[in-house]
Amino acid sequence: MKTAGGFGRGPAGNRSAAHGAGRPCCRRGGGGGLGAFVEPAALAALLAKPAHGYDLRKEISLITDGQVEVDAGGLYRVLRRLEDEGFVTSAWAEGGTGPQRRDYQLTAEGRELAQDWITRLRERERLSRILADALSAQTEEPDGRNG
Amino acid sequence: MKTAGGFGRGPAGNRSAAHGAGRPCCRRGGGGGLGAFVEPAALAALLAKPAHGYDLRKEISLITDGQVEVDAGGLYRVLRRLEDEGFVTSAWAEGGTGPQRRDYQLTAEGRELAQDWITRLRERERLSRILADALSAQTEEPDGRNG
DNA sequence: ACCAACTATATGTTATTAACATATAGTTGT
DNA sequence: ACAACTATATGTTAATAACATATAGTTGGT
Repeated sequence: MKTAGGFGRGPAGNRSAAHGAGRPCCRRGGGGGLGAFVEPAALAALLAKPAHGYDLRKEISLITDGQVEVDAGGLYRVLRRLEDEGFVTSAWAEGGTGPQRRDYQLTAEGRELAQDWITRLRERERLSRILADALSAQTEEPDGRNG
Repeated sequence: MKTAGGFGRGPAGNRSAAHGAGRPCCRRGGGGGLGAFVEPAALAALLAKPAHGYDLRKEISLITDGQVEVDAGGLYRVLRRLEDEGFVTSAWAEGGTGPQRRDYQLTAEGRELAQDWITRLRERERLSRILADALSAQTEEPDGRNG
């Protein structure tokens, strides 16, 4: 997910060493940061309309007003896994021009999984608020000004 | 984090195979689920008051009204890493009875990191809401009933 | 005196997930 | 002819939680 602003770690600097290429190193993310997003985003896009992978990525950006951008590689990986698990079906599209497309759509189980994700996301929202509030409460200054 | 309710995956069942022990297998979580929680929770507890590890775990439960329970092993690991990175200092406590205690407290940089986490958690809260709303919008039934 | 429960710290391991990187290949527009 | 877009896909690194297990010192109940 490409959200605004990084989350560098100081003061000891980023823990990952620079790559051998000698350029400023990038850093792998891991879902631990903001939590899993690609799967629910994919489900939301598929609920809107069945589509091929590349289009789904654009649909995700559309239905979240540009707030969520998913990694193409990760999206295809998630779609494959969802199909393996029975939440999605896909087939190569006939005709058309350009590179071969694979059309995806949700199964009934996929719609149920989407419901599960609503619950999970509301829970994540709630716990994020609880923790942010706990942190904020401890950093209030005596005169009420916040840091 | 031990939150209410699991998040099993169907219909193909859990992907992890049962352990060789032949008992119902547990499953490792990974931060991808709800996102990182142990570090901000530890920082919130330390902002409330410097304390030893075991007490911090209880403080976390206290300041989140029992909503957040962190794994003890993970908490000690995070405390050590935060110390390695300069956000926390610790020292063995003198005197007292029972097992040896290690007292932790935040550094100035640790307080800054706590500020960073407020920002990050608000962002997570916001994005969780956006995604949950996107999913909910697609599952509304024509007569307005929600699934 | 014995033992369960609590206190207290710590490492090993498995699993989930995102991000960065790179690859191949077919159109389209300049 | 070539850059940019379209479209799919795998390799790899890194972040993080959860489960498991270990060691060791009190305390309280029987």
